Parts: sequence; C-alpha cells; structure tokens
Amino acid sequence: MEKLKYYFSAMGFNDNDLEKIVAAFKLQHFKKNESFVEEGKTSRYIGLVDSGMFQYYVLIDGEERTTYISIENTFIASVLSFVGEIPALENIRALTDGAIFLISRVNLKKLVNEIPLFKDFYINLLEQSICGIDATRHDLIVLSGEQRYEKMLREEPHLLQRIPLQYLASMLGVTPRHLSRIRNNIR
Amino acid sequence: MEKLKYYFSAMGFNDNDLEKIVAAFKLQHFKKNESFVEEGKTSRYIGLVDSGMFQYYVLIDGEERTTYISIENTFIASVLSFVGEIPALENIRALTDGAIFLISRVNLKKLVNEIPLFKDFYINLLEQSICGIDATRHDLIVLSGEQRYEKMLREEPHLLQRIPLQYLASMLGVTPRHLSRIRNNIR
DNA sequence: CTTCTTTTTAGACATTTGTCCAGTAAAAGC
DNA sequence: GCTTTTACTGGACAAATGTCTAAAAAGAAG
Repeated sequence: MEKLKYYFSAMGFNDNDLEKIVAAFKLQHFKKNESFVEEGKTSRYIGLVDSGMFQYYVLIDGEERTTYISIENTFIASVLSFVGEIPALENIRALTDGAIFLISRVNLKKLVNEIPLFKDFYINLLEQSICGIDATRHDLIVLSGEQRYEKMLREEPHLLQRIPLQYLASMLGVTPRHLSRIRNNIR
Repeated sequence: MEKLKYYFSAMGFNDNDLEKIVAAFKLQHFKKNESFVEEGKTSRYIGLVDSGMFQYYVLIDGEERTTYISIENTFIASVLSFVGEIPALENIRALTDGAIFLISRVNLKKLVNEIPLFKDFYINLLEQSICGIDATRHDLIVLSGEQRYEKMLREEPHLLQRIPLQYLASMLGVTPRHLSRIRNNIR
C-alpha cells in the first residue's frame, strides 16, 4: 500500500488524511484472465491499477470486442455501472497477472464529503477523465483508422510496446486484418 | 432568468443559494451562425442551453465535420478548453437563433466551494457527462453506422425531428450519402 | 403563388475495410 | 529443445462506405 500512499501524498494530502484515504482502499490481486467486472453484474468499485493490464470488452455474437485497456497508474472502472449503480454493459478482465487498489462508491463518497481536498481531487479526476474520453470520441468521428493508429504511435507509443495488436485494433475501431494493412502502409 | 431559477430550485437549492447561483450566470443570445467557441481561442465558459441548437464542429481540409449538437436544457462547453484553460480544438456555433445561460470557470469554482450542495451538483453533472460520452465512444467502436442510427432512432427520436440529417450523419461518423442509404435500408 | 435557397436522395464508380483463411512467427508450457 | 498454443501477416474476394454529381424535395423569402 506504500505506492498508494506515495501517490496521494504527491497530491498534497497530510498524514491524517492519508491514513483515512489509504484505509478506504484495499489491494486486490488478479490472475491472468480473472474478471474484475462482469457484464450484467453491478460493479460498485473504482480502482487505481497497481500493476498489470486490464481489458474492457463486450461479446458481439460470440466475438469479443475490446473497447479500452487500463495499465498501471491509471484509474479503472466500468463507469456506467459505478456511477449509475446498475448492471455493467461490459466486462473487464486481467490480460496479465496484476493488482488494483480498489475503493467502493460508498467509501469514495465518504472521502469526498469528509476531506475537502479529496473533493477537489475527485472533481479533477472526473474532469480529466472527461477530457480523455471526449478526445477519443472526437477522434473516432473525425479521424480514419490509419490516422488514429498514427496518433497512438505518436502520443502513446508505450501502449504499442505492451498491448497485443489484436486488442489495439479493436480499440482503434478496426479489425486486426486492417491494422496489419495500416502498419504495412506506414513503413 | 426565471427558467434558470426554476432549474436549480428543482435540484433542491434554497432561496439564498438560488440567488447566488443565478447571479453567477448571464444569459447570452446568439443569432443563427454566431460563434460561441472558436478553434484556437480559449473558452472559459460552460453553459446551459436556454433555447436553440448549437453545433460542435472542426474543419478538415476546408470541410466541416460535426462532432456533437447541444439543444435546450443540456450543458454546453468545449470541454478540453474549459477544463484545461487552453485554446479550443473545435468550434461551436448556433445553428438557429438561441440563448445560453453562461457561467465562467472561476465563478463555477466559487459556487462549488461556497455552496456544499452545488459541489454535489457539479460532481453529478460531471459523472453523468462521463457516462454519456463514454457510451457514445463505446458505440462508435462497437456498433456499425447503421446500428448507431437505429439506436438514435430508438433512444433520441426528438433529435431526428430537429437536427438536419447532414449534421447527424457526421455525428454518427458517416457521410450524408451513407446515412441516406441507411435510412433507405431500414424502411 | 412563385422564386430562390437549402436539404435530401440516389446513381455510378472508386476506395476502404471486412471476411475467410492459410502460412509464418513468436511465445508458453513441458 | 521440442511441442503446442497464441499472435501476427497477408492473399483473394466480398461487403461497406466514400466521392462526385445531379435531380428531386422541402423550406424560406418575397
């Protein structure tokens, strides 16, 4: 849990608050292929990925389509399920062994209400998330598959190093066959 | 400004808070084609649309691509510019005559800090926005243009009544030519 | 009502992207 | 190191979608 403490102390929390915050989280380990969120079940947790890679996906007539991948030091949740407290429309599972610092919605709301700075932290997290998600939505409308791949190559090359191409293809909204063509075109 | 007062009183604010809130907004009128946000300029305002239709768009080699449309009673902002206080990457303009209740980021933050319930309101607004934007992102990855059109037909038929098809097509990530084909297929 | 403008539809053809599949390469397990 | 599985590439063809364009339809203006 030292990592968690370090993360939040870097955000300016004092020792007293830090203790409260860290106590509200629990570290959960995941084996490769283990589920964090299952479609149809309500997921009341949001987490900070400690280690590993986690795949968001849905099954479309038996075939899996990846919609997102979370890696270390990013937040992870099935947003609609977490916020709306309703059954998830997607699955999230570990692509590798890993671990997540988890906090329930109830405990999160408690921290927000009890620690003024944590409210700012949460608002900031939400605002940053909106920016990221909206930029992705924007690109899906405005850019071609090839342009989205090039952008990822430019701005997030570390993802290309680690995430198997079949998953990336899906996130980019193209088939693996087509991603192979794109990669071929670019060189 | 009565509408604004009504909107927030429905959210449970008392008269004292209501006065503060309403005072923080100003109603701005827009003529058809007038700009609310211009690419390259920082937009420090978020608004609640009072009346009219507003188009988000970018120019891609001279051609305009619509990424979103806001109508009455929804919030409107160039998110990245508003949150990051950086130049906007998109344009927003009135598709019809209309008006927006505007509030600056500074005033918004003030309300968040001074009125506890307003903090909850803002957090809720952010959470709901994330859900909506993420669902759209999800659909752009997982559904075909035709399926996205059918979903809009099912879930937001009021948009189809009002928004010219050329703009809808762009929002759905297809060309007007293709949307015409889709509409033809469905009947 | 008539004219002018804007929006929508759709044909013909080009390009992009997907499907199916097999071969190769790479990784994991023993 | 060998075997088995998983990931990646690319050919051939099919389907989806885009481009260009003109005509029809609908809406706005006088």
